[in-house]
Amino acid sequence: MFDLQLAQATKLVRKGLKHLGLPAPEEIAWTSTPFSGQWGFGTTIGFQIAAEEARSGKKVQVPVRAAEIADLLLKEIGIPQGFARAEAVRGYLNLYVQPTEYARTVVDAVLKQAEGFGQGKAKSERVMVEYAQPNTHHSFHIGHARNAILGESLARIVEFAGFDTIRASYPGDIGLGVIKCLWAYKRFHDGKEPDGVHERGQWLLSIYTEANALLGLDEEDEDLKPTERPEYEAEVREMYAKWDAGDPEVRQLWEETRRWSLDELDEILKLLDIKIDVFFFESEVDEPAKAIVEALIQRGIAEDERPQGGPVIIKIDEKLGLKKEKYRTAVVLRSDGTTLYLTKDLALAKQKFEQYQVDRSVYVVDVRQSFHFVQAFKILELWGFPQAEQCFHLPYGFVTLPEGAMSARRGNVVLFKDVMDETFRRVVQIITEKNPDLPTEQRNEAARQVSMGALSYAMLSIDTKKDMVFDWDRALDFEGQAAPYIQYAHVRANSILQRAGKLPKPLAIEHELAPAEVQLLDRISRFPDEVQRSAQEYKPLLIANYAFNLARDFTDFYQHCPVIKAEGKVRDARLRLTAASKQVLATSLKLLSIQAPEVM
RNA sequence: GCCCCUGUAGCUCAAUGGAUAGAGCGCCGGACUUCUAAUCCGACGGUUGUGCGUUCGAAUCGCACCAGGGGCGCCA
Repeated sequence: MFDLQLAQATKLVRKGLKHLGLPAPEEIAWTSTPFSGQWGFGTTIGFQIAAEEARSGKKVQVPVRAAEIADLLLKEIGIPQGFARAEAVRGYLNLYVQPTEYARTVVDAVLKQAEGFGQGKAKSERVMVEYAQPNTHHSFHIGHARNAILGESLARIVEFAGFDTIRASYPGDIGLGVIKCLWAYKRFHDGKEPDGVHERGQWLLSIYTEANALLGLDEEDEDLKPTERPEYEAEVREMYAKWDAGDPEVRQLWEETRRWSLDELDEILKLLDIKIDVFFFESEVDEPAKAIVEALIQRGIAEDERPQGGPVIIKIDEKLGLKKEKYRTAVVLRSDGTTLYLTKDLALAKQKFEQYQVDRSVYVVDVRQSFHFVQAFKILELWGFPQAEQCFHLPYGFVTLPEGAMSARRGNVVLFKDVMDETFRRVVQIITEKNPDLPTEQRNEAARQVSMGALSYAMLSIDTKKDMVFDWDRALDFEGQAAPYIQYAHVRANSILQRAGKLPKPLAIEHELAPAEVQLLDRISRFPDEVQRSAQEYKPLLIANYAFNLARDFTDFYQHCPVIKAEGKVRDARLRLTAASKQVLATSLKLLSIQAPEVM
């Protein structure tokens, strides 16, 4: 928010340095001063210049010389326009704004722009975020939820930051797992169908688990092998072949059960307030993927070993002229001519670049697939797509249970729907205790917002790289650094505004601001920059942290500064500051895909 | 064997190469006649895995090592 003032200050500093006969560094950066309750910006150019002098042979002690330079510079430039105070401290040059003046600037800007405050200027680049890619014939568990929540938040952030944004989902609707499920259905449960969207989806998961139990979980697991297993396996293979050949009966069964899963996904996405723009299905990129293999062979990128009974491969290291193994060799087509995950992702990437004109392509996918994407992006580069450089895999750590990894195949998963329902029950209970007068309808609405928010925040407030242990007790802990704290701050702000009635018109702020007010204003003013940083680094965590800090600053203000009980212009100014805080709390929550309740 | 990620307070986690490494939880002690206590105030708690380096300045960058996790030609 202070770009203009800082740019002018930078100009002045350059002029001052020239006048002093000191070399100016290429970039002069300003960062917020770390002293709470003070509203200012500092630069470290004193250190940079002193260090440069030391390097060029002058005998100087850098910290001493840096302090000297800062002092000289301060005397030379005085107080730049737009600032109220300047100081040189141990080599730092700090500029402080006049709080009352900028308090008005910030508050008026927020209230004028409303939900648009913090929004970045439209950028020319288009970014596609791919997330919410669960397999069909499973059900949606908390691991999928981490993915979906992370992806949605990221999409909201990049969109708000100014990128043209497309939300894409890529469900895995075919593969051996799917066929196993179809087989078990056909063999043991033919014609059955439970009522209810979630019931059907979850039932498929149980059949999938059953199929894996009957077929053995993996090759080494001989103990689990039932006597009928060879026969079962043959049936599964046969079914896959039939699907491949387009057998009407198998296809019909596939279509129907696939629909059950997709209906459930649809339902979950609605609950998560996610609207996907483009659905890519794995079954639909199979054919284009085969064509791509031919193109890669033609271009001399891929090598066809099929004549020798092998697959089609790409020796990536060799193509790049690397001696040490790094990208290794990728298989892009099985020896039997069928495609692989990698092949399909290459086809999909091409489609994203060409059909959707995507400049930046972000993949929100589990960390264990990192190497897959390293290879895929490298192949796209070899293939000649300049967009390959702007492909980004946003990996997220695994969600495990306290007792170990979840496994859909083994059936020990925690379903997201169950977590949601339980969280909702708990929140209803808490609201009933804390706010017994709230009418049932409002209570349920608030409970919905708070319970979903708590889950989302838990997913977003940890660095994506880190694994998460899903613990019921912790997931249901709504105190401290959690969404309900932020939502509560929003509710408090709303309550004040409701009691006060009409919002006062813009006015000059004349009272001496309390440290809590300065801190809160400073925080609010940083929101636009924080949005940009979060978008550029693809890090929703930054907004999660910001929202909590803002809530804390507001709570501190609420604690120390009476609003309604204040008088005259102080009251009016604080009411406007309260309204601005409420707005930015709501916007930052929205970027996290969390709703801001009016009451709770 | 090679590659990637992680290691920060008892626990869960933050921290633009920058000023005194911060929160939450837990524990201990306090605050509701007040704009709602889902809150607040205070206390306790650190050799940022180890070592060496780069830098005026390192949790942050480099190298080596230790510990944990993940991955490495026809799974996704």
